[in-house]
Order: sequence, then structure tokens, then C-alpha cells
Amino acid sequence: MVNSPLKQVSTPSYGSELLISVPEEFTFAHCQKFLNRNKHECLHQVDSQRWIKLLKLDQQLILVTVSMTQGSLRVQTHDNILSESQKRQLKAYITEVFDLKTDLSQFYRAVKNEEIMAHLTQRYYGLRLIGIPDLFEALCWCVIGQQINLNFAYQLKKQLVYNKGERLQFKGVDYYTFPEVEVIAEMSTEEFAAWKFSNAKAQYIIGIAQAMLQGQISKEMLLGSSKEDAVKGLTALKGVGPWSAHYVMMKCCRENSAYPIDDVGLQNAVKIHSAMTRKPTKTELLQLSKRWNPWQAYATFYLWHSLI
DNA sequence: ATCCAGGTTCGGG
DNA sequence: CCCGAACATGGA
Repeated sequence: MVNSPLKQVSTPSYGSELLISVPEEFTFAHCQKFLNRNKHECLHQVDSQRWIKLLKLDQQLILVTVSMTQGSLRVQTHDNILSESQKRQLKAYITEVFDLKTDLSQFYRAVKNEEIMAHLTQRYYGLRLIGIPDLFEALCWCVIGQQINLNFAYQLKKQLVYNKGERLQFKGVDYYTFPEVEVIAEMSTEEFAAWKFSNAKAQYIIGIAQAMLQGQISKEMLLGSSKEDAVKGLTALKGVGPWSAHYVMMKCCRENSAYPIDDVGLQNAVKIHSAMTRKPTKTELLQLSKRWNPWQAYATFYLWHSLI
């Protein structure tokens, strides 16, 4: 049989499989659409049926494929038989990325009287807030994305991941993990400059890595604090302002009332859906968000999704 | 050419 | 406390 390099193998010859049941309000295709929003994304791959990602579970690199089957998420490994511990971690990871524990019907009910969300929640019924479970990755992604267009941001991330992440080759395709804190903490700003990072971004990312390494901040800490204290802890990091703090709360800590109000994408989306001739002011965005309470993060995510 | 991109920090009034 | 400038680069 001819083995074309473009052809994907449909079933693993030697691997583990687990099925994760999904809530009623879950539409894999909408999530796929978001995951596939930029062609420069380097931390996973998406095809029409599957999401493919390299994970590190118990210090082992494991390539994982996620697809939808008979009302469940099917999670497969390609050439690893998972330990029970790895299976647990994998299930927890997938559950977190796709936010399977949130009852979306409550979000839908809460916003049904606000025009924009009434529209978007019908249009994207079952879309889940796709998360970034790793705090370091979430923070770096914030810093990278600040003040530049998303396309360029993805290219900067690619430099970081290709040069400092871990790689696994499978059937001729390279897959990567996000770099470890320890690796980035030892870098110099000069290395970043060669990748077209600004000096400020480089310093922020190195500083964040060092702060995490020293235990100044951790995901456990954030999850154990009030929302207010968590934002305070995050903004204490150089390079992390209000927007980034709320972005991290939203994508990493699963705080559904987080609200990155300074976000230009949010502003543009509201402008479009309100048929405004100018961007909404911060005051207007705050007023609007009261009608989404306590689901500001989900509303923001649906608005972002409408810009894809 | 000029302005805007998933903002934030820093220095000056 | 508030405001402008600087930041690196690319696309419109």
C-alpha cells in the first residue's frame, strides 16, 4: 500500500482510548472552528474531524487525538499505552480545555434578553470557552499578543515553541509542547530579539518564568484566592496589566465573570453587532456587560468567535 | 505614508 | 492621578 505523506492514519495500531461524555450543550464543530482559527497555530493541529495535540503526562510526551463519536469525545493516543495516572490526567486536561463541567444552559438563560448575546448564543450554540490550562503558557500568550495583530502574535509564539519547546515526530509531522518554565527562565533578551520580540516582551516573559520558578505565583495559588486577589497577584507581574489578568482568569482559571474590557477585539465585535459607527467606550462596555453577569468571559469569547 | 493590531510600563505635568 | 510616548512588526 502506498503511503502518501498527506494521508492520515485513521486508527491507532497501538494506543489507548478513552471516551468522555459531553454535556447537552456541546457542539464540537464550533470548538473545532475556534481551535482552527489561525493557520500559524503551532501547539496543535486540526483537521475536519479531529484535534491533535502533543501533551506531556508524567514526563512522557504523548500525542493525542480528539474526535467526536456517538455523543462522546473519543480521546486516542497513537503509540502509547497510558497508565491509570496518565488517563486521569488526560481526561482532566480534555475536560478543562473544552470546559465540559460548565452548565451552558445557565449562560444562555442569563443573557437571553440582551440582543447581541441572544443572537450569538443561537448562532454558536454549544460553543465552549476553549481554555489554556497551563498558566505559564497563558501568561506568555498574553504578553506576546499585546499591542500587535494576532497573526504576528502567532508567528512570535511559533519562534518560542519551535526553538524552546519539546518536539515529537510522528509519521513525518512535527508536534510541539509549550516550553517549560525552567528553560525560559534561563534565557537572555538577546535570544528573543532575534525572533522579533520587543525588548519589553522578552523581559516580561523571562521575568514571568523566573517568578513562577521561585513560586511567587502558581495556578494553585490563583485558584485558591478570591477573584480580586488573583487579579492583584497577576498584575504584580511586570508585563501583566488588567487585560492580561482577566484573560488568564478567563482562559486558565475558568473564572466565567472575568472581563478583559480593554480588548480591542471585544470592542470591534460589540461595534459590529451594535451597528455602531465608532468603537464603544469603556463605560458603554461596562454597562453592556452588566446584562451578561456573571458570564462576561463567555460573552467575550462568543464575541471573539464572531470575528473569526 | 500612516494607522492599527487580543496592552503595558514609564516618565512628566 | 492622568496622559503621551515608546515598543517591533506586518498588513491594510
